Amino acid sequence: MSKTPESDRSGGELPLREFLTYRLNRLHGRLHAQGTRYLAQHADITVSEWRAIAMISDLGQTTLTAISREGQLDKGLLSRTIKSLIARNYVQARQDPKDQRVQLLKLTRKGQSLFDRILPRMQARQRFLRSSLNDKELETLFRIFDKLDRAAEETEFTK
Amino acid sequence: MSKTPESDRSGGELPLREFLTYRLNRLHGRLHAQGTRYLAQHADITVSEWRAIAMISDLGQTTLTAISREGQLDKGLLSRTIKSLIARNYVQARQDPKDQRVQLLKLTRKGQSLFDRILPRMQARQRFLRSSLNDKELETLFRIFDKLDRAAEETEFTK
DNA sequence: CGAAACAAGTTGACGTGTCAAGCATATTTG
DNA sequence: CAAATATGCTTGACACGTCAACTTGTTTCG
Repeated sequence: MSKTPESDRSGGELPLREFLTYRLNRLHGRLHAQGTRYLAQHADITVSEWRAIAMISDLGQTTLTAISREGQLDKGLLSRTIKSLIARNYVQARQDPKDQRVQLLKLTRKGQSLFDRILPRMQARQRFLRSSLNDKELETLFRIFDKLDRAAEETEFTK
Repeated sequence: MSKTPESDRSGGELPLREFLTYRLNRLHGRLHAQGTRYLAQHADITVSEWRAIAMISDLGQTTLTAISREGQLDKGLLSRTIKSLIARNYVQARQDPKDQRVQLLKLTRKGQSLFDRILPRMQARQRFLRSSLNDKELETLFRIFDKLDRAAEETEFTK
């Protein structure tokens, strides 16, 4: 059993292996698992908690809906994630006096300090990942992300 | 130096957005959601069921462990997935007489016919996704997959 | 004003995925 | 040959993720 995707056969060897989505899936899985381990070891948070913290740190005082919009994160997941962050005192919430539906969110001192401590490590990880690619590949990769993001939104193939 | 595009354009940009993993995550999410809808509409199966069916079709009579190895799919997930496929008569299992631990798996006629019907559609979807990229980008993308797959296995950042 | 439309968050159902522990059955080896 | 070890598969625990229904509060507008 060859492991190379170029095991070309006119009839078609494992079609799955040549699928973009399959490779993407696999890579995503590995990187996500790596990130999960990394965060679990350096801080007691999950990947989605890290993302929420990073967004709140960036946005300053904000709301769940704003985080969802800016970070393209699901509101349902975010709701549960933030509830957990509030319970552990990383995030503080107070009602918006102008709109009773809205919770104004910001990092607590503890949350900010966690962010400050973890951000450099996460940036180092990003540099590590980027360092396996050359400049041209990196540039191409982000262009590909944009193009595929657009293709992923096409509805043509979902109806 | 110049290879790390920390181009703080417009100042105070969300660090998250420039993260490879963040973009990868988002793209994966969109494509996965698209695939899920697509399969739900054209067949009554999930993405991981589709992958299992494709692997079995390709390998012919096979075993869970072989599918896991060849397709780099988790054995736990696969075990549940295949159980469901057996229950719905897409896959047939029988004990290996030589080794009582082993289940020999193959597609039923129903499973094969589902695969034959769905494969061209999935290939069309792949062509659609690929068509948004040019040849050079496609080639670069697969090279990037290989490189990042390797980087994702580095343990340096998990300890 | 008040009904309808809309917006913020929450919740439930489901599927995907990783990891590790557990069983039962081989296989190896002291 | 019995004990240790390895293998095939299953199961449980947990996290991540999407989607849609729902609750509550706000806005729009006839």
